[in-house]
Amino acid sequence: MLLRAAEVSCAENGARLTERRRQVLSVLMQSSSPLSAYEVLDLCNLSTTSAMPAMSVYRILDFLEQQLLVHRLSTSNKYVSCAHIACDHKHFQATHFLLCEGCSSVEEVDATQEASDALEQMAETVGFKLTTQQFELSGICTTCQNSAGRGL
Amino acid sequence: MLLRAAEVSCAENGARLTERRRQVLSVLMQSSSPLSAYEVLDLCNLSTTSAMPAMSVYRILDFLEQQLLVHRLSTSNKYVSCAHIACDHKHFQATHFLLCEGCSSVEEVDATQEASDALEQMAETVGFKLTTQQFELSGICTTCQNSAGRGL
DNA sequence: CATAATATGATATAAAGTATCATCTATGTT
DNA sequence: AACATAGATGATACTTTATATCATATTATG
Repeated sequence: MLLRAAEVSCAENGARLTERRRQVLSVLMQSSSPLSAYEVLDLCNLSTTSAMPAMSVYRILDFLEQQLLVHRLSTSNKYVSCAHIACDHKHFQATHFLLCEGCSSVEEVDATQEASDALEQMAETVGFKLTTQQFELSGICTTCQNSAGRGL
Repeated sequence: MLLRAAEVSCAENGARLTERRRQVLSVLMQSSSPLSAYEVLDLCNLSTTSAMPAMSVYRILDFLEQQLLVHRLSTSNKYVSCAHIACDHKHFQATHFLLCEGCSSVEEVDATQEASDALEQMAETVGFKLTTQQFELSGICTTCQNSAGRGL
């Protein structure tokens, strides 16, 4: 189970995946599209008796982000669960996100060497040294391309 | 003068660069770093007797963005004036922004063909068709690289 | 000048995010 | 088991960011 893998992953960093954190992560994993902090909050509070304060959600999202279990999309201020919780994928290089304009789904992909090089090169022409890269690219996913073609 | 060029540019689109719009644009052009909407508001209201409401600033920023006189940085929710108001530069391809972590300055650059191709290629491997690209890349600008080296 | 279209003012409110301090809980120590 | 301590959460208040809505003013055009 994914949550179990996340727990192990936390433990390796000397961190704990508490009940609340599990709850937040679970909500994000069940969503097919990115959620705002307050959307996460509302979903959490549906399934619980004791309401969680907004502050906690932000804290927990920060935590999960540090643990690389969750990624924050800075263009929309929303959050998605990492696509690689289960597998032993490492975030070596930059991670990019492909945002579908049709269905709001997100695809997480590793940066290719070519893309990283090209961008670094681009920055270098004006003397800039890049420190981080994470892009959010808008487009249309396969599914939506197909359904659009058939008038759906 | 830059404002004059902006005025012409608006006129070409059948739009008007009114006094208020000029004021907002002027504030942004004078700033060495991106400003939030409310920062723009405060600066505008320093130099005027009649206070402008927040709503107007947002409306005007939207307008200026449509006219490509101003760009919005989605990672920080801030605004910068376009680097190409004076020249007859066209925004053919994607525009990227290099954000200096040292001095908060912003460098606006055109996407290189290599970078665009590499990213498009990357998206294509998972069946994604890109529609737009605009990146905000963090790094260190030339000036800050030099001053850091000398312990400043 | 009348009038329609644009632009701005004014007010209220929603949504997003942070600061701060109190309380609770897991964990290790004696 | 009792205790101390660090880490996590609760509670409250507040700041920042953004939008909705309706009234008023300004400009272009017949």
